[in-house]
Amino acid sequence: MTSDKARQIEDVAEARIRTGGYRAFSFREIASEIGIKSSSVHYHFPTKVALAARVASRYTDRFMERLGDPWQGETVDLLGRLVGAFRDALREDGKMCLCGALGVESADLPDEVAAETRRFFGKTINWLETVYGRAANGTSRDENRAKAIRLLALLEGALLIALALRDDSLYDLATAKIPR
Amino acid sequence: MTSDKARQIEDVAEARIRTGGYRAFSFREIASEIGIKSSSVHYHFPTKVALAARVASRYTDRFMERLGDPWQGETVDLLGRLVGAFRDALREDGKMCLCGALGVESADLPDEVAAETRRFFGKTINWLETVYGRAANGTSRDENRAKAIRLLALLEGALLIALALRDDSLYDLATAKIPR
DNA sequence: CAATAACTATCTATCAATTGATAGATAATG
DNA sequence: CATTATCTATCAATTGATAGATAGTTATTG
Repeated sequence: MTSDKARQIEDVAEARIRTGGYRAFSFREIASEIGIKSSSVHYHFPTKVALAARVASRYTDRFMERLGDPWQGETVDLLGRLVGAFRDALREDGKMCLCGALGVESADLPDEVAAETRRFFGKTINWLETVYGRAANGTSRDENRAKAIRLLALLEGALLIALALRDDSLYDLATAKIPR
Repeated sequence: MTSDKARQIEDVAEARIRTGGYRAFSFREIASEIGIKSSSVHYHFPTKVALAARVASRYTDRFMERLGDPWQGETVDLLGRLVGAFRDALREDGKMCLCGALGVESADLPDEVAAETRRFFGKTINWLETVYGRAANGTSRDENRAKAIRLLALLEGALLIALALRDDSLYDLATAKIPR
């Protein structure tokens, strides 16, 4: 199992990336925050790329676990879970979605990190497509995909704007009417 | 008037920020790209903060100029201008909206740069509120504001996702049906 | 059981590269 | 001569990364 220190390192790295992106965390900063030396961080994660990729992978796994099975439950509740996940990112953490933060600098990221970022968006869009597909009232597969991307875009964008303008209420304003 | 070199410096800085955020540009990198020394960049812009703030300010001004007068023309055309501005950011530049890129790291930015980022979102939302307000069919001011934030969020998010997944068509898919 | 080998987790010390910034010289322009 | 725009040279700080030492723990083996 993952050691406690490794988990602490991941936690600090995740918080920093969500606040300032990939370039915003350093081994020394993480180390000092948890009371060890930077070389000890390298012991747990050999490179910066490896640490960031691991953080992104963990984030995606936890996110999908929180969303749960898209085949179980009411559409409105399923969509509510996604909206709630982003709301909590804002209201509880005051931070961006990790993969949103990484996504904007996608072209500048090491391949391995960019690939993990794509995995997040791919899985989340698939999940949403399934949800919309179940409630299919004659909507085409393309239209379900469009709806999925539209909702995810709305949520990432609403989070971004609420953080930039430092006004949490903007997120609720933007997501009060969830498109079905 | 702004000298030619100053404009070149701003251009390179803008491109770098739009690709990788505030931390992604350096005086030396900009200098070498336009064939001067980093100290000469400091001659035109004393600090990194000053350069980034100037780039953001210029970006907002150009953006608002492109959107034009929200009191002139048809709603569909006005909204189309905004959608088109973001589409061009993606298809012509292959880059994020500058203030979207800065917005995600807002909490990590120097005050002056964060303030300029807020100015972008404030002005763009105001512009959209005016557009929606004109076509008011009994919609409240709050509802117009919500619609404004929703559209801007959708566009920033769609741009982000298209860049992260490296698939430009996702932007068109998300914006094919512009909410009115 | 006792000796030892191996593994885990940390440390100190150091490196080369990059960064933002400054001082001061130089040259061209008007 | 003053202004503008560049240069060289340099600084202190930060960065990702590595080498090698040191304990503490666990496993193996004679």
